[in-house]
Amino acid sequence: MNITPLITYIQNFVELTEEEIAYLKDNLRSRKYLKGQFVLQQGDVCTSSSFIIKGCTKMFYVDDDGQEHIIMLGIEDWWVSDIGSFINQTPSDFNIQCLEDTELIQFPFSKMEDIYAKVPKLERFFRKIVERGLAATQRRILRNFSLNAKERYLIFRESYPSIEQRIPQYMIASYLGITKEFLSKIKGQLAQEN
Amino acid sequence: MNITPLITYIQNFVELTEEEIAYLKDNLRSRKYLKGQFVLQQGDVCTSSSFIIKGCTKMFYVDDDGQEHIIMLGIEDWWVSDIGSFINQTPSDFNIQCLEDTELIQFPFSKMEDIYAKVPKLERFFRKIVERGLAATQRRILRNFSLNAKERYLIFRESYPSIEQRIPQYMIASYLGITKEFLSKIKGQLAQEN
DNA sequence: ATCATTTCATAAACTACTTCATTTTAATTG
DNA sequence: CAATTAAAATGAAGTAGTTTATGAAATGAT
Repeated sequence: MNITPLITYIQNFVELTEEEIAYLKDNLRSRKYLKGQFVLQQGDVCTSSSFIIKGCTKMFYVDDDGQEHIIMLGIEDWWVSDIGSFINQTPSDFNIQCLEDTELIQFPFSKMEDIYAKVPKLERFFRKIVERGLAATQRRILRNFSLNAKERYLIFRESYPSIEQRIPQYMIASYLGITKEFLSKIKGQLAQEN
Repeated sequence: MNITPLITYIQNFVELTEEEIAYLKDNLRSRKYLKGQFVLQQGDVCTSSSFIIKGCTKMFYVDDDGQEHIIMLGIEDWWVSDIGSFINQTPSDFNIQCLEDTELIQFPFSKMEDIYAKVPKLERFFRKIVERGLAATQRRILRNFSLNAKERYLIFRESYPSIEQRIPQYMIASYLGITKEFLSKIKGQLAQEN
């Protein structure tokens, strides 16, 4: 199990002792998924919070009309989970699916109490990353309200240049909250402008 | 200083000893604002995270066209702050303004390290409330993508019946991400339907 | 390579929502 | 309570984004 990227990531926020690192190695599990497989399915409880070692995921919601709405994308060094389902252990409204072969390190809900007891620093670590997540999510709401689709797309492109190469355009459209046809139109416009 | 509602709120998540409560009483400050006053202004750093003892606030962004976009509303027992600005101590893009005479209890950024050192449980407490905040914010993004304005308004009314009475309609429109005219039209439609 | 499937592009008709302009109603203030 | 201001309602015209449909290009499976 290659836990190094996770440890490196955690150490950006809190320092871990060798013992603590060993404890995590023993108590976390790595899991591999093939492209197309689901980490979480609508209706299931999100039983673990996962760190992406390698690969790419989308978290999405399927509405009553069968339309897919991408709430979050994830690549290496990001976290994926339906946090609402995870903290309350209630059925999730979301799906998390792998867009590439993907390797995750999972923090099972059932072990969180033990983990926090053994490595209290992680309480701080998770507080900090959730704070960041909340700030980013608020920025996203702001943008959805104050910017039009073209502006949102341009910001997306700047913010996540690496993602755009890795996933199909219709998913980016869904993430931006527009149709694939309209994104195509926007790209046409942008191409003409240059 | 009436800190009781805050203590009660915190005890929903973690238990505090008498000492810890006393420590918080000594180290937090209460602050009163009149209707219309600003808790935070665009461009300033958000130096404290606040719990609402009494009153009502709006957090909003003013875009380049001078248009106001309400990102969050707050009433008793809610938290207000620009968490992005708070955790990084960078200038905020948001304003927080009081819609009624308001009393807050403030956690100053400068004291957070001490507070966490003295009352480590609060690390867990803040982790938990930020987790909840993140889950709620994700739900909001989901709704903005998958529901139309009328549906969003109905959900808002159900979720926050008390808020609707307290603030003007044009602010609810802004919170929902639509114009006041369109909200007015929706209400007209709903009135006819019944 | 070849066939099938997925993805992307383009365009016309349509809809949810906005903008602007005006009137009515409600809330504040002197 | 009259006067002023702020908020809500209404309607007509405009726009950003959707829907539906069709063809081309890229990708993947055999």
